[in-house]
Parts: sequence; structure tokens; C-alpha cells
Amino acid sequence: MSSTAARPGTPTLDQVASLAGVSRATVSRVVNDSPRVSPTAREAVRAAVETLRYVPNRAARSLVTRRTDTVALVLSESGTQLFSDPFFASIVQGLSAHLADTDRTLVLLAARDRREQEKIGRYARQGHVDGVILLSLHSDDLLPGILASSRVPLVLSGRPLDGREVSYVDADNAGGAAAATRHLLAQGRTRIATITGPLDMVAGLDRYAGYRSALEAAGRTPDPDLVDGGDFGEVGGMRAMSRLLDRAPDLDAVFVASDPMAAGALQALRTAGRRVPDDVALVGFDDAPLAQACDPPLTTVAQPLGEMTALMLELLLRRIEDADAPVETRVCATHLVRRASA
Amino acid sequence: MSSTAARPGTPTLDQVASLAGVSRATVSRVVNDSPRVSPTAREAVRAAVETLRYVPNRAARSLVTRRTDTVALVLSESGTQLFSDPFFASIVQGLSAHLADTDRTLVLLAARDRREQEKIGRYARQGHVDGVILLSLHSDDLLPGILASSRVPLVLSGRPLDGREVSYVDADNAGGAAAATRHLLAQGRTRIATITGPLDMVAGLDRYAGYRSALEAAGRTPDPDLVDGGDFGEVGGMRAMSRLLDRAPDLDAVFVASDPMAAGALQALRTAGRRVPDDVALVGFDDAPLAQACDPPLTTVAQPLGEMTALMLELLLRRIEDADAPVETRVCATHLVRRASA
DNA sequence: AGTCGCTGTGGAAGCGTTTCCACGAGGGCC
DNA sequence: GGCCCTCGTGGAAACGCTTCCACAGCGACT
Repeated sequence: MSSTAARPGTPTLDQVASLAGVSRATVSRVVNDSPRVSPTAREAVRAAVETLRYVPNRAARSLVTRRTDTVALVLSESGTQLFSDPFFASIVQGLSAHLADTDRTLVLLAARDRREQEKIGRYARQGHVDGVILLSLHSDDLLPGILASSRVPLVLSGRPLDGREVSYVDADNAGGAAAATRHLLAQGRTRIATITGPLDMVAGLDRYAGYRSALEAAGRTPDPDLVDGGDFGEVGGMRAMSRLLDRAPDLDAVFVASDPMAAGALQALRTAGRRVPDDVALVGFDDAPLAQACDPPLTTVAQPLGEMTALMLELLLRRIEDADAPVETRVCATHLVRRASA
Repeated sequence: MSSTAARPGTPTLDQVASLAGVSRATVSRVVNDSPRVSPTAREAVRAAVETLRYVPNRAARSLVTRRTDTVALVLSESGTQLFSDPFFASIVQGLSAHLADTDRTLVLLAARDRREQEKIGRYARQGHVDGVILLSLHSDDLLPGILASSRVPLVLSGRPLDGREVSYVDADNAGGAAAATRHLLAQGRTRIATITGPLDMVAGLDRYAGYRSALEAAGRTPDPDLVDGGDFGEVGGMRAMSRLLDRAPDLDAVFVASDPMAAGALQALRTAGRRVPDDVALVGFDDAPLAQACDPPLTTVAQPLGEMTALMLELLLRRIEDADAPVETRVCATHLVRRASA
């Protein structure tokens, strides 16, 4: 006889136990694939589980195991911007794919403003998730602080701007940007502009730094007229390109800090009657699917996204398994993908 | 004296209680804003909570309250397609905004294939969430079945294709598409093409049906050469437009089932040397931010997204509060936004 | 002046798991 | 043939919280 009468909709362990004619402990062992169970008992339990459509109650389990088998990907981005970024989509896809074979689930959390950041901080501290991967963070993000001080396992996607000591995985943004710029220099381009991303994000900052360092290494002085910025989105790229053309009609190349912005820039160039790559050479960043679909297809800087997502999970799981695991950081190499635009 | 020695990182209720000099019950009442607490006790508890940085353990709370204060938005979409859809971004934003004032949290779950759908089904059945909103579902989606049979509160965004009895909120897609098509007819356009969305999705299907019904009501016979399809994405729209121009060079208008596809179509038209709207009139769907940024700005069909997200939550919360609440469905009116493209 | 009710509080019983511990049965070894 | 292990099993104690119930104090009625 079971000790309590739960609603018919949600069978409990001891209902399964009494149906299978064993104890709760045995049922638990079967459910958790413990080896110490006889085939007979195992089969009886399986049948009972099947009959009752039993699903373990996660709250009860978490209470004792202190785990939830859930990891969160937090999207720290105001507005709808982030969602249209193919980079973000690839990250989600990569994490999902790596987690698909495990029994952990990935949940996405959107933190659009400070209030939501605090709410998510609370959510994580309350023990809803075992760990957090933080994406696309601006410099004013509260979450690294909140989470770190609560000892919630945390991995950042991208080097933190404040130099905080925390695990992260990043692409070699500066190196990729420099390679792209050198590629343009090698073509004999003399007036190389750039469309930067937001300069309060590390990817925006580092890609701009890479552009500058390549120019300086070649003995060029960066010209402020040749620099404009966008928000990584297509429309922003289009607008920035228009402004650049107004200010510096003689530009003959542009390094654009994201593929969507490059696609926008391409449209602006076409509207202005410039041919790509004949009049203006264009290099993007990210190697998004979009880059191939452009006309002409974009030369761009590729990041090893699969490797990066795998590393993020690896670092995070290590910290989940062992709270005292050391902080680790990884920077992945980028490489130039040459297509028709430059 | 507290009964157990938890790790210093995670204070428990009785640590707070003993620090505040009251019982666990009183602390619980303060934390849950119960009115039956004296100001003195309340203040003492608040101070102790502050000192220990106490956060209630969610698993323990859920175990007794049988609630998690979490609702999930499930994104049933293969590949990265969905994320680039501004419609989706608006839905997330809307739900987030409505939930920001409450103590519930929104989590996003990506279900890219059957395996992930099953995983998410399990996740929900295990009691990780109080309810589920299901977005963008294809006809072969397993989740409505899984969730309905487990009595997980569920609201669909979009009418289910299989006629299943379940709560949903939808826009009047057919009505909006018909209005758009009538608008083109009223301009005297005679060869009106359409770029449909995926025809295994209700939005794709209904918008196509609206287009056809408007044509038929005007005594026109739909011409199969004037119909092509995309995946709601920009690249798909561009390609579909190219195919349409090949097959029916004499077309003079296009109703496109999404704004991103319309933006792609716009590029294809420009590449083909057609002027918009002079040679070809173009109407999109969704009134995405993108629509205004196009050149020319897109005439498009707007859906009341704020109203729709509010309704989804309203229906869902009603079912969460009362498991026996009746199934409800809402269809929201759409309206044509006239800009320069048609 | 006695009783009633109301308010604030604490004790204790669960919520559904996991897991430690104890125990009985069986088999291989000397 | 006795002893020690190992294996399968069940009992029971936790995990941290909410909430029912009982109770003490106190003011306001009759």
C-alpha cells in the first residue's frame, strides 16, 4: 500500500514500487540505472513504470542530488538584435547538438535589461540550473558578478571586458580582423575603411583593434573618416556604409565586423553604384550562411564554432563536477575564407 | 541550533531562522510575504536574509508547492531558421515584457528534431515548468501530443494543423493575406504572384489560402506559375523571386508571406532590373522592423503581437491556475500597413 | 469580570526522491 | 563443512521548504 494518494495524473515512486512488488529503493535504482539490481526486479519495475507512465519528479530528485541536469545559455542583449544574428543561432545549435547525447537539457534565457538580468541571477542562484553560459555580454552586464559571487558555475562566450577572473572561450577576433585587413592590403587597397560592431562588446572592440594593428603594422595611419559603427545587424551595416561613402567617397575596401553588416554594406554599395570587388573590396566576419548567399559571395573570417561550443561545455561541465576546478580560458584560431567580394 | 550543517555557500531556512531568533515557519512566512507576521519579526528576518544572502532552494519549494514559477516557450524549428525570423524575436520580447512584472521566468527551449522534442517533452513532464507555449510548429510536431497527454498546461502560437483540441492564439493570417492581395488588385495589378512560406506550417498555409481566396473572389484563376515558396527567410525569398521571374517575367505584383522573404525578393527584383513599385508591387507580412528599413519601405501586413503575446500568457496562466479550465482559442485581427512598395 | 475571538508564533508533518546501512541468502574457498 | 564475500534488497534518514494545527497572549465584547 502506498503511503500517500497522489493525483492519478502523477504517479510516484511508491506507486510504482507497490505495483512492481518491490521497495522504493529498488525502483529508484532501476530508474537510475544502478547495476545492483536483479534482472527479474528490473523487468518488473520497467513494466510498472510503463504501465503507470511514471516520470520522476524533478524537484524531489534535485532536492537530494543537488543537481538539475540543466544548463542555461543566457542571451544578454537588449532588443531583438541578438536573435537575428546568425552567430548566435550557430552557438545555440552547437550547444544543443553537443548536449543532445547527454541527459542534460539546454535552456535559453533572455536578459534584455537590468531587471531581467537580476531575475535571471535569482533564477540561477535558486538552483534551477547547474551552470550558465553567458553570451554576447556588454560591458555593463551584471550577471557575471551576480553569478560569480553565488558560486554558480559559469563560462563566458567571449573574453570579459573588465578583466574579471572567470572561465571563457573566445575566438581570436583581433587575429582574424588583422588577417582580413592584411588580405585587403595585399591586394593593393589603399583606402581601407571599417565598420565596427558595438565598442562595448569584446568582439566589436577586438575586431576593431585587429584592423588598426594590421594597418599600423603596414605603416598606415588609421583615418577616423574611414571608421564607422553598427550594431552587428544588417540595417546598421547599410547605414554605416552610407555614412562612410559620404565621408570618404574614395574608399576602396571595407573590413566589416560581421556578415549581416557586410550584407547591409553590400546593398548600400550597390545603391551607390559601386561594384564589388572591383571598386570596393569587402570582407565580413563570422562566415554565416548568409555570406555565401550574397552576390558576390562574401570573403569573411570564419570561427571554429563547433570547437568553441564544445569547449564551452567542457569547461562548464568541469566546473559543475568540481566546484573548485580552476578557471580556464581558451582562444580559438580564426581563418580567412576567400570568396568573391575581396 | 540548526539541524544540519549545509555548505557555507548555500544558507538554508533554519540558518536564517536561528540568526533571526525565530522559527523556520516565520522565516518562510516573511519570505513569502504572508501578512501574518509582526513588524519586529519581519525586520529581524529581513536582516538575517540580507546577512546570509539567503535564496530559497527552488527544488524544496517546488516539491511542496508543486509549482516552479517558470513557463517555457518551445521553439519547434529545425536548423537556425527560426532565430533569424523577426516575428519570433518579437514574440520572445513580448512574452518577456509581460512576465517581467510577475515573479515568473520565461525559458526558451529549442526543439530541432524528434529527439529534442522528446527530450523537451520529458523536461516538461518532470515538472521543470508550469506550462508551455509552443511556437512555429510544423505538422509533424510531437510535442502537442506528448504534452497534452501529460496534462501539461499548453498554449499554441498558431492554430494546430491537425485540428487537435487545444488552446491557441493566432493571427488572422488568411484575412491579412486576402487584404494584401485585394490591395494589389485595387491597384489594377493583373499578374499577382505569391511567395509562400512552408506549407506544413499553419502561417504558410493560411497566408497562401488568403491569397487564393482574394484572387478567386475577384474572379481570377490562380496561376501555378505565379506561386513559389520559401522558408520565411531572406535567402529563400530571394531565390523564390528569381524563379518566379524566370517562369513569369510578366508578373507585376507579389504578395510575400513574410518580411524577410520580401526583403530578399526586393534584392532579386533589383538585380533583375525591376523597379518597385513601378514595375512590380510588393507586399510583405509581419511588419518587422526590417520592413521600414527596406528601400523602398515595405507595405506589409501587421499582426497585433503585443495583444497576441498577452493573450497567450492569459490563456496559459488560466490553465496553470486551474487544470480544468476549458480550452480557449483567440484569433487576432491583422491590418495592412501601407508604405512605398505597393 | 469572564469569555470570546483574533493575532503572531512555533512544532511538526509532509512533499518524492536518493542513498546509506543493515541484512539474508548463496557460492567459492580453505 | 564452516567461513567469508558478494550480491540483491528493504528500511529509514535525509534534502529544504510550506503549511496545518495548536497555543499563548491580549483587547473587546457581553
